[in-house]
Amino acid sequence: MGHTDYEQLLRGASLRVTRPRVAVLGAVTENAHADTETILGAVRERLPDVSHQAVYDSLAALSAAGIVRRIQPSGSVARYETRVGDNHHHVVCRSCGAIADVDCAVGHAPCLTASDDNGFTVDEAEVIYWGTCADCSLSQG
Amino acid sequence: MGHTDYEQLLRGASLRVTRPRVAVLGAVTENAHADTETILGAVRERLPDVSHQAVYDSLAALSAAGIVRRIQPSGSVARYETRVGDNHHHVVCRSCGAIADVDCAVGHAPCLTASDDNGFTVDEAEVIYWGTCADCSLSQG
DNA sequence: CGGCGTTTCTTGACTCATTCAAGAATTGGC
DNA sequence: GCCAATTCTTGAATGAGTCAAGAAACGCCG
Repeated sequence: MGHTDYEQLLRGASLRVTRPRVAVLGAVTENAHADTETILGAVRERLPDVSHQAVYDSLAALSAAGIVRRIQPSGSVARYETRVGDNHHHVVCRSCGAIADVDCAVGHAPCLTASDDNGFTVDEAEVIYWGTCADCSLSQG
Repeated sequence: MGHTDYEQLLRGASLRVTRPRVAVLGAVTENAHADTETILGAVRERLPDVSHQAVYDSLAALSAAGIVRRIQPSGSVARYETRVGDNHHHVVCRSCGAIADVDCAVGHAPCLTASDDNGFTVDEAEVIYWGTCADCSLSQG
């Protein structure tokens, strides 16, 4: 993806096209599941003087627009990804915090319907699989 | 549940029975989905001088032993519950943060098996349903 | 192209849940 | 009851994230 693609994504969401936002969008695309600090570092390779606040603001704007998804497993800081709208989920390593994508477990998004919604209007189901990644399994026996 | 029940729960998990732990276990039982500060408040009704650190330590010990479950939806502080081992999930209100229990969506824990585990050894699937609670739906039209 | 209102960015201070550390008290086995 | 190990108290520190005020950038409109 080039700059123009990111620009169009932003314009399509009625967001102003600013250099920090384009850079943040690029950084999230190239660093799936990265935390804010990693994204800040990646953004500063292109725009050395962006403030951390601009990155926080951009991530918030992009998340609100649905262009990026924010995930935050227990015990982790916020992480971001650009793969949105396909109902995929995540496996998280309890040991090192590594995250990988998994497609919906049982085919046709069955988890989207709660059996009893307690009066809530549910619009999304988020599934987090907890376990141990291959590396940690090896190093721990 | 009385003190002796909590004591037996603790002993059964090979945990020392201390007054803070018994009080924390009682507070979590009586305040499902409460955050740490609420639990601290509830504990201090019985033990006015417990330190916040004792509550943090107790919650960590109880969580590690599997007696309480820690949950932390994005954007929320840590919350705790004693309903464990029955594979239930949660609905979270995007507006006010309210949490309610939901039983597993499709009967026999289908969400527990990821379609592709990326080399991870998965031991638990956590489902969070996001939406709007009844109160917030009303007040927002 | 140039002005203008609005949005966004910079700078820097601040919040607050959670963790860390050192020493005192408690627990439970003997 | 005594002792070693664990847990609690006290108080400071950490760090992701937020708040606020003024400067800069965006993009609409003429």
